[in-house]
Amino acid sequence: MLLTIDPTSDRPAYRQLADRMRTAIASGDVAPGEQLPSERVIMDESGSARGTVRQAIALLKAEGLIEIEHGRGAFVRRRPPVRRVASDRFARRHRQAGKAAFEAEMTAEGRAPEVEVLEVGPHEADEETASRLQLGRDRKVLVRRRRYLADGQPMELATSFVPWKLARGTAIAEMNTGPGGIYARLEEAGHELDRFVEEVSGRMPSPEETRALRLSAGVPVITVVRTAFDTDGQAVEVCDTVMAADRYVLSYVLPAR
Amino acid sequence: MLLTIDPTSDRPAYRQLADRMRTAIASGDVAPGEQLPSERVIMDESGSARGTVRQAIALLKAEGLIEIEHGRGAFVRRRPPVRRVASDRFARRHRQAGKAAFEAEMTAEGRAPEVEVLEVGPHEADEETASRLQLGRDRKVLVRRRRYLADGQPMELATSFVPWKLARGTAIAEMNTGPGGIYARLEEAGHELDRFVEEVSGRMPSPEETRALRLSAGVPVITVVRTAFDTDGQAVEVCDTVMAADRYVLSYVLPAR
DNA sequence: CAGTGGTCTAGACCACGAC
DNA sequence: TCGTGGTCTAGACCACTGT
Repeated sequence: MLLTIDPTSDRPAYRQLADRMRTAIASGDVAPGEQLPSERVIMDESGSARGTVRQAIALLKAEGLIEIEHGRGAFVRRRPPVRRVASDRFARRHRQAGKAAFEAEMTAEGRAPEVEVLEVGPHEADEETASRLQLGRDRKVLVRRRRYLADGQPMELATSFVPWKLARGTAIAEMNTGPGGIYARLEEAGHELDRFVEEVSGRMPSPEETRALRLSAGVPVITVVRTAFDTDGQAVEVCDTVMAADRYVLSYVLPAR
Repeated sequence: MLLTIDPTSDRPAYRQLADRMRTAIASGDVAPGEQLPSERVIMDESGSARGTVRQAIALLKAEGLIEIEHGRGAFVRRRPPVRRVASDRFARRHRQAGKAAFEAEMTAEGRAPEVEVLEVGPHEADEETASRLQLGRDRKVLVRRRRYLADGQPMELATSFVPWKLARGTAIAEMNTGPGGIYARLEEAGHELDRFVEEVSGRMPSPEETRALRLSAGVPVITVVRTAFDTDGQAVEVCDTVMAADRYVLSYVLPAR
């Protein structure tokens, strides 16, 4: 890899270095999993100071192109296998077997699912959640926070909000919601589910999310806010999900009508 | 804002500084749009060198919490208004009026839509696109690249791929596809649309995308790959869309069946 | 142990924005 | 002109990895 810089150029040295390395990665000159030259080598070959070299490397890291391992070196990121999530995963027919969506799916793929229930208890809903649940003055909701893992790797964080009136006294307010999960319990209680609305967006993770999902630098998160409506048009649950963007593809089928 | 650091702590100084500032932002102590203390001020108050202070600031920038303006200062990012995109935006009833989805929607919101056609021409499809379009040996496709803007602000980049057999000789291969866009032309040619499949994911933008969408640092992109199928089950178009994650929320309605 | 990245200092000069 | 951030240098010492 040529790592010379042009001092007459307007482009800063660190950007020129990043450009060279980015091109080498894109062209496959440095393949996924391979190591980039060390900082000292780049210093010598380019004649720049270490700070300048580190600026270039930090840029590639922020772009999600490389991963850095302390004491080992910088490596071109391998794209991890993604989990393809179908939009019908909450359809009733998938619930009949008594398994929750995540467990059924992971088991089918031969991966070991794990659900950590982080918190279950009553809370006052924030403005936005209250609005989604069409709550009036009584903003009391049951909050369920959990973390889903597959083969020990964290996959997603989910927080559900159910109006306290609906959750009180049911298994929804227990640590273990029983076969089929929250949705099965809601339907047993007479709230036949009619449709879900999912709102998808993306952003950079907070430090807490980075830790909980074990995210690499330069990997954003996808957020999905799912609202479940019963056949009366009443919102019965809001579920806020945060997923590592490099581990997920969400798939939706839309009729052309 | 207190910007002292604890030298006995294991936590690096730059992280301690970032923590202080992040807390101040989260608590509203420094409100959106407000300016953070300048680097020199933070140096003095914390007793750190400038490089350390800049490391802390770079962290907040990568997290998307602040925007930096050369010669002015660092400011807490204001969340820009988002464009909410409904999943039925390509439904036939929205096409009847002869307007393409983006134009109709923006006009309805009182914003000035603009479409730049960047490229129209034949290409050899890459592996993935060929697979989506169920192409055999003949991988020739018509490629349409364009950029959509609202009130002069870039909103999304889109690249469409249509099998050359379907596009050849139609307005799809022209710069201007005519009223109703590609989908209207495909239906006129006897390919009645049945459904769309959208695959949503997220990642950090490339430098080109950062430029074309005028993205701030620390803002990821949402990618949507939409495949259109006709009533024969034939894939007739693949559209690859790249959107600024802080300017979009995608909304999907799913029946609970 | 040698080689890697992580943190930090104390300067320098340049480019941009507001007054 | 002054205060802001942007770039760069030339060191220093620490922490981690592998031999």
